[in-house]
Amino acid sequence: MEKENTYYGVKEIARRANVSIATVDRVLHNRSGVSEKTKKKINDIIKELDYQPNILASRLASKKIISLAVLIPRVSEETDFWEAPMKGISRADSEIKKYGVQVTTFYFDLNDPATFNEQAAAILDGHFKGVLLAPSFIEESRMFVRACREKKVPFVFIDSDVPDEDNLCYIGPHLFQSGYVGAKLSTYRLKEKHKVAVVNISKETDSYNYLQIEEGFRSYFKDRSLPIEIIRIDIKDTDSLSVTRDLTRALHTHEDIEAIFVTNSRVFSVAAFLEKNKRSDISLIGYDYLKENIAYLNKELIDFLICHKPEEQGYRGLMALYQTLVLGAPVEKTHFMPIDIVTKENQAFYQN
Amino acid sequence: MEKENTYYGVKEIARRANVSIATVDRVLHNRSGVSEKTKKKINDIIKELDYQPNILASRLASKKIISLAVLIPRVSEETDFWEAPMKGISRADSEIKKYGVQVTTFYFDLNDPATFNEQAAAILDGHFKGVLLAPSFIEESRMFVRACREKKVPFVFIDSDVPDEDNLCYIGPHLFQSGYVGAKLSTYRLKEKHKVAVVNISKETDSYNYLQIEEGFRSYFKDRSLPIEIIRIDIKDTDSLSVTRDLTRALHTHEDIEAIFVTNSRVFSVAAFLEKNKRSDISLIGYDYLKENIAYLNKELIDFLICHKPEEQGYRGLMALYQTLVLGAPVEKTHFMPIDIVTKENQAFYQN
DNA sequence: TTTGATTTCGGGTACGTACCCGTAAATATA
DNA sequence: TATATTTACGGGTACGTACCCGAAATCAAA
Repeated sequence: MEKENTYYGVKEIARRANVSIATVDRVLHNRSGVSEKTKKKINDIIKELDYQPNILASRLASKKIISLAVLIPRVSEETDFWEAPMKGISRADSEIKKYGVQVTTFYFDLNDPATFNEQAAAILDGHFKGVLLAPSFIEESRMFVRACREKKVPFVFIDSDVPDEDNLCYIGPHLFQSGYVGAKLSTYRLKEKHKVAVVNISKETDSYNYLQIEEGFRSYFKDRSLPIEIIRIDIKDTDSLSVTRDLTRALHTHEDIEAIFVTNSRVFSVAAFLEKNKRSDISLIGYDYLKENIAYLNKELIDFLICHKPEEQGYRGLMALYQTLVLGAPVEKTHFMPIDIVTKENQAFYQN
Repeated sequence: MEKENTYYGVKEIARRANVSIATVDRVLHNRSGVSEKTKKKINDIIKELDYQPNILASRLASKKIISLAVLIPRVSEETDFWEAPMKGISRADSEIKKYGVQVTTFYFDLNDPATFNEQAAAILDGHFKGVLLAPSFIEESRMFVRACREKKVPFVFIDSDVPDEDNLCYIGPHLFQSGYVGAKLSTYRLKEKHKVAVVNISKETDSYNYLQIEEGFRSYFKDRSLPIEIIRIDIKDTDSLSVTRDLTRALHTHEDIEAIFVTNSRVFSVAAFLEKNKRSDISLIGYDYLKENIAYLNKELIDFLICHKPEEQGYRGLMALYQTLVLGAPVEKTHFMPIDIVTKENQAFYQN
């Protein structure tokens, strides 16, 4: 059994155009040194044959390496969420390494915007051909990507978006809709239909992301005209003691809260609080497939987790850069991740 | 920027062993014509250098093609579920085609086991190097894969499993757990906690698959000691009229059914029935991301759909064969798909 | 028209592996 | 020992593309 020979390569194009392979190659990579006339002739034949370069041969013959930079939060004791995107990034890396792509990862501290700026500066110095980043700090990210744009370095956002910057693409959740789903799940065990709480545990409680999620959350109740009071609880300090203190105060003020929706992965700290205070009557919904969260899911202190395939985000983010820079193929500007619902029952089979 | 030269290829092996590249190649493919002594020497060097063949160069140089067969149900008017796996299969196909893999697909009729046997026979005649199949008919599938095993042709099951056959791998749902999740979702709108129905619409109502799902379903209530009566409704004829007739009878006998769990993708026909009879008070849960099902999900006649990533099943199934036959890499024997929960709110972002 | 500069192009080798073909060495046979 | 066979191995080309280098063709200036 032999390969079918319906494949037309540069050789056939060269033959038909009465030129050498080298000239065809020049046109394909639009390098200089080809007259307009022959360029047109060759381009016509390329179109006619619908020429698809053999990427195997191409990468094999090429000696160039393409270096990409990744800028994401460091995994801390507080949350190991970013392990998952990192895993996806590594997977993509090992897949495309053989095609001459080299990935360098830079980490910043989620509690310190200055570290973001440091690492961003390092990337700008590093002559990278593309950047993948988590724009956790909005303003800092804006500054950085503007510098990238000036250098004509394409960049990809994952996990959260920064609107109106000219990014290559965004890969992450549809935040509004995600909050909407969170609201639906919050009603699962609602009885008296009294009060639900939106808890925001983060230094940046007013970021675009959280506002989007909360808006989606509120819209669900508005759309259904459900007479439910929504209590907003902001917890700026992310350590366990602060969380306990703030929650105690909030639950004291609002005794009849029946459900709590945590807008990020730190839902486990709320679960810990509920466990300590024996408040399994309160329904708890949060984000992300973390070990701690899953543990509380299994203890039935957390009812639902919403996940957005963080590993896939990392994988696809890197692949998007690979596609544009190596394959020269177009990528979609926005790629929304699925809004996955994880419960105690299906968690064992979840693919992060 | 140049590629790092830490890579050792056949050339380096040949140099170190004082032989030619051709001899190294003979050892690598354990072809004949090499003395034991030099074979050992070369093998030692291969191990020492941890030689990884450059798959790009390998496939480029090789003229061999590897042909694979796919055996799945034809898309019928009754259900277009198999469109999704087919899509995944096509995607895998176009990805690996350039590596010299050729895929031929054979379709059978879900209502006629004889067509399965016909197509299976055709595959056995076709000298394929590997087979991907949906074992919809258990006994027929057993016969077929035994013939494959005799011919040393590896085979992969998708969507449902056939226990105790020596398959290369199974890619599909954990059926028991899937039923378990279905049970949980069935309680979402339960009020009086009376009766729930398990509806099985299929020619093969006693197949291994459905039994597994139902067992999972029942286990959920048993595990929680919920005093709920489970009504089993079997509908052997899959046309709309039969479904209407059987459901009418069943709902007449059991007036207080509050939730219906359909064990496969034909849940839309139940939804149609409920819509016609204005029974939106009955909670409905079923399977699969079909256009019709999504329509009823949006009309809120279906509450939840459980999905098992059919497209990915097709993709991964073919890739598993590719991995073993082309790359010679091992694959996991069982790959359970996630048990995805699709609602009206998150359906727009679901990845089938 | 000649010279020189510039543009336009082709030959040829390399990437790492597969595999054909021919031949030297080893072994068997006369 | 000479010859026939077999075994063991090397040379070399091909896969489809990238890209260097040099040369022919074209153009500009004198």
